[in-house]
Amino acid sequence: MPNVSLVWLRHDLRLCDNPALHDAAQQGAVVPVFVWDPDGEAPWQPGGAHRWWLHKSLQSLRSDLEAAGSRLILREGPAEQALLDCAESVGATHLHWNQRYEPTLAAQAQTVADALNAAGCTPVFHETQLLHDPEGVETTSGGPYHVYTPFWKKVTGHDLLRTDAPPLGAPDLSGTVPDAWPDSTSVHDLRLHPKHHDGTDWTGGLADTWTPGEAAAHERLQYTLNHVIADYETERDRPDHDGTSRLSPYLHHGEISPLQVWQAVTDWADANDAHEEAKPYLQELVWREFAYHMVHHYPTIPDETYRDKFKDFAWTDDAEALQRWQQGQTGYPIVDAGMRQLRETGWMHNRVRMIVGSFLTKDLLIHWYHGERWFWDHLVDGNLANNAMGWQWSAGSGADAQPFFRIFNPVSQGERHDPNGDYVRRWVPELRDLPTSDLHAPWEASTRTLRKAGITLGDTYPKPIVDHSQARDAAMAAYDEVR
DNA sequence: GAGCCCTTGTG
DNA sequence: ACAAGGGCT
Repeated sequence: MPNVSLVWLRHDLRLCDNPALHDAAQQGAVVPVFVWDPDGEAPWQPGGAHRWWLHKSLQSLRSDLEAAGSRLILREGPAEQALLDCAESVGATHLHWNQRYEPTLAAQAQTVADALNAAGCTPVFHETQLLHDPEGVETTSGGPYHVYTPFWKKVTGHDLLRTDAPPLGAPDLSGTVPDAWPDSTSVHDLRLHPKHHDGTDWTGGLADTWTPGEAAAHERLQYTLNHVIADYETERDRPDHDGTSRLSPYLHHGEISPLQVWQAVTDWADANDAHEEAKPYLQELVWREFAYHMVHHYPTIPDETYRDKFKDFAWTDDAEALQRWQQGQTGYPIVDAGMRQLRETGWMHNRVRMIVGSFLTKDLLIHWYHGERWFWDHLVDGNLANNAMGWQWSAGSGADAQPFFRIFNPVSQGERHDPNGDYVRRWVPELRDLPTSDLHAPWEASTRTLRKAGITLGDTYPKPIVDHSQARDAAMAAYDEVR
């Protein structure tokens, strides 16, 4: 009977550069297991868009594993029970997994480790989620960083990134296989297919936009190298262009590792003598590192305001305004375009994320937590650390936040970053026939222009939910209170 | 303790 | 020009 190891797959749904899979394969037979255990991740159970992606990703991984002579065992939680049962049924001596830094997932893994240890199955964990260990990056005086730029300088200037060894290849899983496989449910029976809150199916837009899976991740990486990185510094601010990597959901589900991306981009920079061009993109990967660094050291960041001063901030409780923001009916075209892009595709351009974030927290004075929750449920790339950090940054309550007085103007942001109006016309088609000069502020268009474009404000498209100039003054006054 | 610096801006 | 204040070396 061969030595058998379980590999507990979580947000690492790939064969290549997967240390848990790789090490387990070197020790004998491997049983890859995925456990659907949303309650084990409470209070941050995976959102709807995440579930849709996961469904596709598991199908892809299962077929990749089968092509490699292995299988994917699917179970439902609690994770520790499912894994114990699998371990006993195949006589596994070890359980391998890749460590996670989300507080919820780290806690879940601790429960699993305790349960398996007690049953005589040795837990072994590996590092691959990040390019560095959050415990290993400290300021000169000791302690975690709270500001991005010194963090960037530290990790890139002191070889603190785990980038010296090349990514691992695909493991050989067909050499030794277990004598028998544990029972498995089907992807379908996990019932991951999401519905909108109002019961409608939203997955058509997701399917039109995305191809989950490891192979697709590498295709998109190749596209990024060929078409994105060189002009990333300026193009990343153009939501009307395909100027970003769109690798975030693949990274989130672990269909590609940050090391694979980092190595590919730096190799590209070497080959093209283009290190300056590559830097802004690499900095984004380190922002992801920084977000996990923060959530590791401050695990309440997803749930609680980071800066104490903001604990007493006078947020408004306006359910109707929140709903109009969620549905993309604020009357500010760039905001509505972003929120509709999110609802339909599970993704929003980062520039627009900042604009809608500023709008919710500054113009509407609604608590960032509502934005975080909505994004969590609708983003295919919604990872806990980035989402929490982004929202607290927008609100001004987070680490290294924008100054409170920096309140995005949704009109000038639209004009600057969507200068031809292509993005707004794509997502807010009822404004399609407005001239570009009026597109980002339809309420300022003449009656005649509106009529010619077939628009009746308040009927075919909302009037602005707030007057930005007044809202700005109100926000400044409210923020003055917590300064 | 001094001095430098700070993702993405606005009117 | 302006907008604070605090992180970091």
